[in-house]
Amino acid sequence: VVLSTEEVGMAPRDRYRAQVREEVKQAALRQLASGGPPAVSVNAIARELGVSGPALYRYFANRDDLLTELTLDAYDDLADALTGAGDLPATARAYRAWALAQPHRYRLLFAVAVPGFDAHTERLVAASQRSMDVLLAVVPPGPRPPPALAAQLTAWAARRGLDTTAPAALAAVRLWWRIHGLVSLEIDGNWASMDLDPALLLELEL
Amino acid sequence: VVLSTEEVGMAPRDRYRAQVREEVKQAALRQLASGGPPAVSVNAIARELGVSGPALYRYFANRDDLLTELTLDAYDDLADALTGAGDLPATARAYRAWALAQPHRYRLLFAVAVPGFDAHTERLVAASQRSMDVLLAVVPPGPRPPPALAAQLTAWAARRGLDTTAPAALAAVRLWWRIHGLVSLEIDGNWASMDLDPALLLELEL
DNA sequence: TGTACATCAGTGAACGCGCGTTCACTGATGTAC
DNA sequence: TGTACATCAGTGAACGCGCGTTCACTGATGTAC
Repeated sequence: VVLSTEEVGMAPRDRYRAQVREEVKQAALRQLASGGPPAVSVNAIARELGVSGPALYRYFANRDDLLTELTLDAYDDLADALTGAGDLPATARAYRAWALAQPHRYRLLFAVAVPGFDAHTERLVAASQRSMDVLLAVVPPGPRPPPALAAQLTAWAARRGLDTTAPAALAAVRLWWRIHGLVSLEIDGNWASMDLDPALLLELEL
Repeated sequence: VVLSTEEVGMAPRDRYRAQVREEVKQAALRQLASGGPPAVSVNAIARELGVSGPALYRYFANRDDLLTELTLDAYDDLADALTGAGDLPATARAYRAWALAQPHRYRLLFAVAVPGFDAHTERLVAASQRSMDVLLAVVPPGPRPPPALAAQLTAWAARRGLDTTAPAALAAVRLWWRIHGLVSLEIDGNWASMDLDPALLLELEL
């Protein structure tokens, strides 16, 4: 049995809980991959784990709570994938690679496919920050934005405790939406149906 | 009673069919707007129209068929909204305006939220062409792409019977993904949670 | 070390609900002579 | 213009299925003395 670092200091019962929670999440991710968010079903997960449906309510308050956890994990994982890529092109490629490797998780972060699920609670917005920080770190400042926008950008940076200039913040944000445009269209098969190679398009954008 | 131009020459029964189909689609769109594609339900639509569920099978082969119709209509409607905007900035603004006014339809076109629904059948890909044509018409050619990409771009244009240069095709495609990135993030509330004004971002991109 | 007790994981039954789709059928609308 | 017939819209019952969540309960695991 291999214990993760967090598990070492835990009482046996807490350790068990952590492991079961992990297994539930893994099963949920498999379902997410196979049929999108609507396919993530408490009962189906329980079935997959060989357990009765209500048992899962010991580990997650309800279905939304589980989806929230999956989202938080995905933000963390994306930030990990971006961290340490090095320069801007490598970071951009890492972003695309992460999204392509797990499109269902990417969609969970950046597309509302779950009606009634608020993807922008304080907790979730905070979790998304880390990835933005990586972009900010690798991007060279661009042109100076007009005053109205500059004010919003610096306010945004200040709120997060970063002292970034408006041109740098703008460059990061712009890089983000450009890559997102490219990647999200790729994930949904739009380049494939046009027979264009998205990798070439990305290199061109960089 | 006001008849649409297509309805004038129709036999009464055909006319009735066309009208009911239209009412079904309208109800479906309302549900799409309220809860996304999963909320579009044959039974719920029938209920809304004051009719029994199976009745709708006279008008649509099944649920997927109905969703396909909604998608085709949306492509048409988007192309209409772009046509005649004039220059590039106006077209870009029209694109954003359309997406903001009916985000549920925009998502239907550019995000796979429906598991098991193939958004890239020949019919649907063909329907998406018109919007692309408008972009091609208003965009000035950009830099010349590398040979591999240029070949794909000209092949793509040729397949659609357009004689466009690779630089022009690239410029159109790039414009598309940049606006899509901006707009799709806006629709899903990402700029709002950062307190940035997407209208300013778009003007800056143009 | 042994015993009494508290905590907690998991069960099975139940609630109330919704879904897409088929089928045999009724009744109205249109068509042909 | 009237009659016989074909077409088609819509019904209601049924099939088989799934869902999230609650509740009272059993049995095992851990804790305190």
